[in-house]
Parts: sequence; structure tokens; C-alpha cells
Amino acid sequence: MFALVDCNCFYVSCERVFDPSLEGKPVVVLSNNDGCIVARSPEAKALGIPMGAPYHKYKHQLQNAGAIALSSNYELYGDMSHRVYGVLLSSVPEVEIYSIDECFLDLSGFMHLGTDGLMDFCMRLRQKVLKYTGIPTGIGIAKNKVLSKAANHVAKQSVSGVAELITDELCDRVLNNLAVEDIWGINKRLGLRLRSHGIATAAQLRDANESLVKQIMGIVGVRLMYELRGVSCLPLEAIAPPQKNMVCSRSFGQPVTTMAQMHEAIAYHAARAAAKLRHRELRASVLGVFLTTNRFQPNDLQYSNSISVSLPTATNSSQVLIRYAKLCITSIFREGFSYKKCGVSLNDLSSVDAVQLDLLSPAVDCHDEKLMAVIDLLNRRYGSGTMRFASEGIKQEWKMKTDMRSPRYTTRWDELLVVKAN
DNA sequence: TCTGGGGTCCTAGGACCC
DNA sequence: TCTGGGGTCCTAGGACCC
Repeated sequence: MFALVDCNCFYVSCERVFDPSLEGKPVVVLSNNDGCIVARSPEAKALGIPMGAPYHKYKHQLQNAGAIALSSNYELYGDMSHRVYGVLLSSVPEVEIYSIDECFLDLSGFMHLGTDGLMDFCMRLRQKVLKYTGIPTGIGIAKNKVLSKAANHVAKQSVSGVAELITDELCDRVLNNLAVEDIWGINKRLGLRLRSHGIATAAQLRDANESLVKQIMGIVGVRLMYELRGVSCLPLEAIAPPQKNMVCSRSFGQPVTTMAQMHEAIAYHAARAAAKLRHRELRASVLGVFLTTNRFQPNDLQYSNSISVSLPTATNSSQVLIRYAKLCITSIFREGFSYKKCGVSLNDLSSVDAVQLDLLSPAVDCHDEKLMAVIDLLNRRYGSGTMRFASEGIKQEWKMKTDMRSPRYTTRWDELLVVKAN
């Protein structure tokens, strides 16, 4: 038995914990560069603001409605996510953290409670999370992951915030009313293809012909179909599988046209990627870079390209990764374009304690490792960016703007919430 | 004017091996 | 004249998730 816990409009909820004046008002949280709307309060959803929409298209409508738009504050959201999962782990031993705001619980150890008992348990769990963190959640209970996602769908519309899809009759009723695009793993595109074959609801996919489903969606679709039938095909992954790839990229705050600026930006991303590798105790054996112009400006000259190289030895050294990233970007940079974005990707990641050395390549540079450790320590203690490489640039004019970000209340001493008492 | 960032998995096809 | 069968590995592209 599984439960899916999903934080309600998570980023907005995080903001509301520290600024209760946002309660009851339409609030949206924006993506990096204040580009897209990535979280909406129920009041904002009621205004008809779609998920993922470009902010500039709805800016006026939001302003007229007295809505509040905030830049994203990932440091705060990440920390709040940690706190929510801490509460859940204190009550349920097997938890799979699926994303920043969603996790699966393995409830197989609680079956003796019965359906009503499971509902009661989850309602109390929900109350506990709310009390300890201030974050409201919805919980869906069912026999497998796909059905618990569907149950969560129902939970969000219920008063209690908890719903189960355990009994067959209930399951049948809900799946008959669940559009095929609302199933976990089916997007608009696949939804359209399924609909063209007469499959429009979750119940119809559940009852569809297996070879037809395989033909349309491949093995992924067949697994989905079995999950809808109540068979569990997707196991709970309490231990996260090792990460395989990593990307660090950003749109520019203003267009980049010169090689010098591009070098700065790519060095910055490479350094960020390297620090992320070290934090996760990983090394990379392949480095890639990419750059692109603004595809939303069809009148501009368009160009995008990417390239990747195998590194002589797997590494997480900022110096080494910056050097290769700059070499790579030089080889694909073309004059005469207005660039919108660039980034670094690292592939073939491996754990730091399992690096295959090359007989003919230089050994891991211990001097470099000590230097990186000092840089990481300083940046952790005094804030990221305290110590960085000169090649990342000083002014960094290409950097994006985040003008509407709330304070990082829980992770920075100088941004702690101030409470004034009479 | 302004359109995110970071991931995963699967598949088909090509290159290559014996 | 007749031109196999059975593999593996890699990569690009497509699909999805939050």
C-alpha cells in the first residue's frame, strides 16, 4: 500500500509561512529570471492563470487583481522541503522523496489498521506536518504509485485533504471521471494520441488492449495500464539511485554578444556544477557545453550548438572543469549572434570513492582537492560567491535579475525573520 | 521589453563484434 | 549464382516529471 504526500502549491505555501499577509490573496511564484509562473495560490488559479505561463503575458491581469508575484527563493523552499520530509520520516520508515514537494510512503507496515485506520493515520500525519512546518499537504492512499497519484488528485478537492482509492467500486468511479491526461506520466501530447484511439479516461486506458497500448506508448504505457488495474509495477525507491547527469544553465539577464562575456558565464556555470558535484560526492567523466540564441525572437538570427568531451580522469575540480568548459565554448561560439542562454552539462557521474584511474593520465591532484575544500568551506560559511574564480567575472553583467525575492529566512543569519513585539 | 531549470527513462538505428 | 545470425554498445531524439 502506498501514499502520495503532495504539498499544496508548495512555493506559495513556503512564502505564506513567513508572510501571513499573503494569506487569502492571489500569489504567484516565478521561475528563474522571473520568466514563467511556476506556482499559484488557489486564488491565482481562480483567476485562470495557467501553470508554466510566461509571466509577462499575465502581469497586467495579476496587477489589476491585486496579486503578488515573487521571484523564486529556492534556498528557502529546499530547506522547508527538508523539514516536511523530516516530519514524515519520523512517522513512516519507508519514504521515497520524489521531488521538492512530493513523496511516496510505503504503508505496507500499517495494513492492520484497515482502510478507515489508514485514513485516520494519514489525516493525523497531515495535521502533524501542518503544525510543525506550516505547510498544507494532500495525501492519496492506494495500492500502487499511479493509483495513489490519482487518489491525491481526489484528496486535493476534498475538505479533509486525504483520500483513498482502495476499494474497487470507488476506484472504478474515480477512474471513469479521470481524464487520460491527468494520469501521472501522460502529457497533453500522449493524451491526444490516446484519444485518437478512443481512449479518453483512465478507466478506458485500464481496460484497453495491451498490444494497442504498447504500440502507442511502449513499455511505459503497459506498466501504467497494469498499475491502473491495481498491479504494482513501480517499486518504492527509499534509497535514491545514483545520479547520472547534471546540468547547470541560466538564461542571461541581458543578451550576450561577446566571447569574453560568454567565457565568464560558462566559467560561472562550470564552477557551480563542480561545487554541486563535490557537495554530492560525485565526479564527472564527460563535460558538455551548449549555447543558444532566443528562440522566441524569430526575427533574430538564430544559432544554437553544443559539444562534449571526455575528460582524461573523472573530476570535480572547478579549475579543470572551467578549463575544459572554456575550450569547448570557444569552439562553438560564433560572432554576430545575440545569445540568450548557455550551460554546462556533466555526464557519466560516479561516486568519489569509485573513480577508475587511467594508467597514462595524471593522478588525482591532491593539491587541487585541498584548495576546493577551502573554497567550499568559505562559501558555505559566508555565503555562496564569497570566493570564486576570476574567470567567472567581477561585474557579471549577463547575470539574471531576481528583484522580487523574499528573504532566505531559514538559511541566512542576516535574513532571519524580524518580529516586533509591543 | 519580458517565455525556467533540472532531471529520468525508453527506443530506434548505426557501428561493430564473432 | 549464392551474401547469416546473433549479439553489444553508443547516441540522438522523444517523451515525461516537478
